[in-house]
Amino acid sequence: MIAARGLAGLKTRDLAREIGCANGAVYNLVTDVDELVLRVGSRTLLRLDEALSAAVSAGEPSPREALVRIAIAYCDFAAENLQLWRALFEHRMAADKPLPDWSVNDQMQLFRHIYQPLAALFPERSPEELGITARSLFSAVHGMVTLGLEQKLVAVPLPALRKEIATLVRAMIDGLIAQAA
Amino acid sequence: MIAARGLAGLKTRDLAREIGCANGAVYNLVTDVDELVLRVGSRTLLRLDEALSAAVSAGEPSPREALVRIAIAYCDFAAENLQLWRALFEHRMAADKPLPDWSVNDQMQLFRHIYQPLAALFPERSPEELGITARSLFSAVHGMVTLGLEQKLVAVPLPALRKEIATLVRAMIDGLIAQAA
DNA sequence: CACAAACCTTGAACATTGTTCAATAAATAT
DNA sequence: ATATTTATTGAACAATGTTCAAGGTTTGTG
Repeated sequence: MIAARGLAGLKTRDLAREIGCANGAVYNLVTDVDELVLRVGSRTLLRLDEALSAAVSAGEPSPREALVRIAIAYCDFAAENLQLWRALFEHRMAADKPLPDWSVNDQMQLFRHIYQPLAALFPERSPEELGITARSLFSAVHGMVTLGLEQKLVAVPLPALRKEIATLVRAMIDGLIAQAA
Repeated sequence: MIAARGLAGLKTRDLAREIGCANGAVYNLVTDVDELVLRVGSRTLLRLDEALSAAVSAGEPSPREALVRIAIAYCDFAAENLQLWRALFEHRMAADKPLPDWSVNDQMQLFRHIYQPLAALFPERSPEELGITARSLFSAVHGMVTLGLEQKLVAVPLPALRKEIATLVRAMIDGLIAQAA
């Protein structure tokens, strides 16, 4: 239902009707809609993880091109799973209810893909530094995808967005290498 | 109320109590909560615009350093106006209700700040190309700020975030210049 | 099989919220 | 002073997440 109608289109009554039970029965499967959304998010993250892995599995891309491929794969995944991907970031827990551990853990796994090529490019950096750089790179690409797929402003055609992402990822890497030298 | 309790903490009844009227009277000032949020967003964008202008007004920074200053100013503004800034991006209209023109117009103004230094750095690029690059740069920085200020994952200390942003903005610019050469 | 304990399902009920609207009051024009 | 327009009120409505007592179903045990 999130995939079809977006996070805001997920209603417990509709959901109950669709799976054929009373609305109250939903709460036997899940304590909350919060939990429901996080469980869906968990699956989405798993599929995203696979998509990113697949992106670098063909051929032997250089670290630089591996990072470009990962970024493009992230963009493509978001475009192809727009509502599910958005749900990952749109969803907010109530301020007093923290994220469960398993959900936090899910999210951490993503940086792994970026970390490896980065480590190859910057062998002199410490794991902490690499972690920070990985998060920065991810965040930058995430921002481009987020605003690029947003219909709110101008609709960017997907091929143009992919090209822009590739350009900027290469620029970031080249710039970081130049700074390190 | 958005500033104090976040977008999700804005309730028409609380608002009516606070301004001293019946809950129905809110709809004499505004047709919707949507409109209310957009009007607040308009003010926020105006203040953000001022903050970005102020960032480059002191001294005569090079285009490269102007872009760094703008990015840092964006980060600082978001940190200091966290809830109001988040409301700009968290808010979604219903799918069938498009944004009013004045609101769309508001958002376009932001790229102006980035456009000027970029034009100085890349005089051979067309206005369209510059517009695209400006949006890419903005999106990348926006992503870093968004995920950096999110408490969801690891809390990043603000000084570290500022430093990371400066590093990556310089890297992006240097990388883009190297590509152009 | 008989019985009990655990579990599941149901649908009504509740609380919260955005929104509308008929009634009423206030302001303004004539 | 009176009529007309405008603003305000607070009750009512609809949508929605959540709870819960009542009743049904499954499962374990002698």
